[in-house]
Amino acid sequence: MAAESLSAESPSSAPARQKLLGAAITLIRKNGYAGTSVDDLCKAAGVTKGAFFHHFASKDRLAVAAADHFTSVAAAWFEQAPFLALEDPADRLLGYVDFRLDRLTDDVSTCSCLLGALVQEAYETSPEIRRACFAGIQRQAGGLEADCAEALAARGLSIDPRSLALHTQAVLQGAFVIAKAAGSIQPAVDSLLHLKRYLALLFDKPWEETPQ
Amino acid sequence: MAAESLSAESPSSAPARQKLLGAAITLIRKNGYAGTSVDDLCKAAGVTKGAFFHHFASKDRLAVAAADHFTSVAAAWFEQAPFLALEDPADRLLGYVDFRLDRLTDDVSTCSCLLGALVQEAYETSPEIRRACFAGIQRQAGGLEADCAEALAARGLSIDPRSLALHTQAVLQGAFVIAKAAGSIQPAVDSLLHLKRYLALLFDKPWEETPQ
DNA sequence: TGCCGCATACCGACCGATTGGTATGTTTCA
DNA sequence: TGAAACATACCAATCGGTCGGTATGCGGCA
Repeated sequence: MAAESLSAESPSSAPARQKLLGAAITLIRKNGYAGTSVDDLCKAAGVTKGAFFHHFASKDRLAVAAADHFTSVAAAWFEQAPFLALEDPADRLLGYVDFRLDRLTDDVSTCSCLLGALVQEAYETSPEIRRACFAGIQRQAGGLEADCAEALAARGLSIDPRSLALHTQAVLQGAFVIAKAAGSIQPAVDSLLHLKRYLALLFDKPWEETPQ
Repeated sequence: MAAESLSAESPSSAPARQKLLGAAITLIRKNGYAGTSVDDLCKAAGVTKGAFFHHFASKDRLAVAAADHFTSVAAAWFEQAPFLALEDPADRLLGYVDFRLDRLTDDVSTCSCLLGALVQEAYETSPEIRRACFAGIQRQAGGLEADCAEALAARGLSIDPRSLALHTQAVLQGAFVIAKAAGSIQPAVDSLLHLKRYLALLFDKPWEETPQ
């Protein structure tokens, strides 16, 4: 079930379509969904309005396709992460947080997740967008669920592994919000370190207090 | 420094003004900032456009005033919470999470923080809104900072109390995002329980595994 | 080989609706 | 009686979306 096939749009991978998806990810993360007009997207993608509505029936459909695209790109990028090679499932979870920590850019305006930004705005108006965003978040969490289950079971903890996996995504999303509010990524970094410390405490892993 | 005086708007507390602030909090939480038009706000408040622009120079200024209003209302509501009477600062922190847990409604569309929803949309376009939102979040976190400092010091932990206080807000914000994405408050409840467990582990507090 | 038929890809002027905001009143009350 | 508190009509700009048209490429057929 490839993400591409989830889209109800034209199956082609015409250049204009790809450019629009890329532009959508960039602009919506930066300016929000309502704050990004179709004209803005076209200009950023170097494409005309005709091309836009040739490939996407509406702005909402573009959003759904962008969410799907984002999801599959993120999944592919995640699947080849080095920490997956670690033996202990708890180490893999800690490695995941480090992995996300590494990818936090200094640019606060880019410091957000497309899915989180989209869903907050589109929740009321478009159930399809909401579904696509949640699917993406769940897929990211799904990649951690098995490790959570294994690590929890090994320590006899009766915590729902799915909720723990989803919690990591919640902290990530919250960190992005706080970073935008603060105008700095530092609080986001700190929050991920708290998340890491939580996992370390939960799984009896040593915690070296590395400042910053 | 009352929140009211922070606003650069008319100092009056005319009924129309209060109604608009209330409507803004409700509608923006539900539909987002861009998704809430001035006409929508006027209709919800039972007020005309003339009244709107009599009290607020622009839609952005209304947003700033609404953020300030929300902040002071939340602060007042927080200051008389029962958990503040607890002796142990760590218990007060756990009590705060329970307090927030209690206030999670079943209505997902209302399940969000005005400040978090606003700042994501207005970050690029309005620095004033961003500042007002961060001020509110910081004020909420500020109410926990002393307890964090005390509880951490009592256990010899060299963790920045401010970052821990802000982390609680990050988890809250993230929980709201995930709840909206999932279309259910359950993940938000779960995330707050994870936060509570983190604090319990950190402060060596007993943790009773209460399902749901 | 050359032409036809047709689908895909794309263009850009244009449309009605809605937006935030204004200008000019009228009412209310100290 | 004068200022604050509203109301109403209106505006320019922008929004998502439409529509008639063009360019290009490919399979089939004489």
